[in-house]
Amino acid sequence: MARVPRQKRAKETVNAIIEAGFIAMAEHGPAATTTRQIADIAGVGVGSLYEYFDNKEQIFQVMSERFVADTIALIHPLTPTLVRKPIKDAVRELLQKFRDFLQENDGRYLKCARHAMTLGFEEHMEPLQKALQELVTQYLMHHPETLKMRNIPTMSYIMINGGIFAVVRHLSDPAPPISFDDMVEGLATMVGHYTEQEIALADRQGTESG
Amino acid sequence: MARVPRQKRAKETVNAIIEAGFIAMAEHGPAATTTRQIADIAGVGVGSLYEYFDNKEQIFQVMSERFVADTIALIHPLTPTLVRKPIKDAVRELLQKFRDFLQENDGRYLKCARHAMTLGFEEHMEPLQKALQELVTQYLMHHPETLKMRNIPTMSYIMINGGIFAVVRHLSDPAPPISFDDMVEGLATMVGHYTEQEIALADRQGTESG
DNA sequence: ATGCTTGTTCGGATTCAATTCGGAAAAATT
DNA sequence: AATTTTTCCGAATTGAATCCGAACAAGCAT
Repeated sequence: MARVPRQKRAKETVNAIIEAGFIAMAEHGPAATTTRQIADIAGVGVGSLYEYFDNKEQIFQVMSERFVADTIALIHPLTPTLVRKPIKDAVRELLQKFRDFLQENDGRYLKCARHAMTLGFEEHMEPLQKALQELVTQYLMHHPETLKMRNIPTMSYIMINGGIFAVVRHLSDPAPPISFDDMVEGLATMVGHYTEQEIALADRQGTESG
Repeated sequence: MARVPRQKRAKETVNAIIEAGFIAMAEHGPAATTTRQIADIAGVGVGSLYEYFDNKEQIFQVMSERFVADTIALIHPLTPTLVRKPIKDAVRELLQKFRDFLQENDGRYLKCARHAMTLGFEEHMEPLQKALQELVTQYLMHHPETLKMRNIPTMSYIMINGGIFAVVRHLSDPAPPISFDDMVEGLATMVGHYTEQEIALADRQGTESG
């Protein structure tokens, strides 16, 4: 940000710009969104954009940050409930909430997520990854039998990324070959089976040699 | 394409432009690639780009198409070998070949894949999806016991998309928390466990009620 | 070979969006 | 109410994408 808004009026301007960014992006897509559109929707002059943002890209960046923060705010309060459920149910519920969240407000966050995936996956999404990692950790601690699994870091990497992507990908697909609910069910089943089988495997090995 | 190249010279120009597109994109990334760069690398005037392409985006589009076609050309000859292997081995081998392929030529295809994911997932990637779907079908036919699984379409959708994304995502990550090989192993294990468990489940149910 | 037609190339001119800048208006401070 | 700080703006600048018409090359008939 080129300059920090000090007065209330200026803070409102910054907010209006970000809000306008979401609206313009939801309407035209990230590539076709112009500074003039954003300024018009925000009800400010184009020049004002550059008072608080170095460039257009930075507006998108801040939008992504807000999106990620909101996503974390979605997940965080769910944690205590989720960690007490069977894993299939937890996966299902999390993905469904995530879908609802992405579709709020004209799907603004969905478009945002798609954009966030192109440039700087890493920087933007990293806090979200961390939050989900934390959720997984909490879950594992509430279900001690799951700690027998091999490759927990690897599998949580795969499941976290796979889950995010599957949802975003599916919601962006204009003609998906399967329904969203089927996909969620499939992911939940997959995770469920995996953990069951790993636990069974660990038990067998424990009996054999330990 | 605005016009079709008729003479050999013109076909060479078109080819040089596409090739230059890959080079420029690998060097600067998609967003920072300019028409002048492409023209300079190709050794043609900027104007020439517009003889055969409506706009810059279409150059990227043709590049994506070539990428997808090349990916399919990679997968196709592997099919007879893969369908005869255990599922874990097949997944592992496919993903490793895919990685090698994406990293050829300075990672040009990797950048291309990332870009293809932003705009029009669908149109560009659709033939690839089809080809992978075909591979899965072939595989299933060579392993009749797998046909007992429920939700085959759903699971192949998840696995295909998950596999593509996991590889692209991981290779794009500057500091991945897990190694590529670990991830491949994890995906292979996950798919393996899932099929085993589903088959076992089907057998059990068959015994009970059939 | 020569003239004619069609295909190709080119780079300056044009268009359009992103960004800059300098001064006017509003708020805060004295 | 004068002064200083903050905010807002939109015309001007910049640079990349795209267009266009003249110059050049190839194909082809005579």
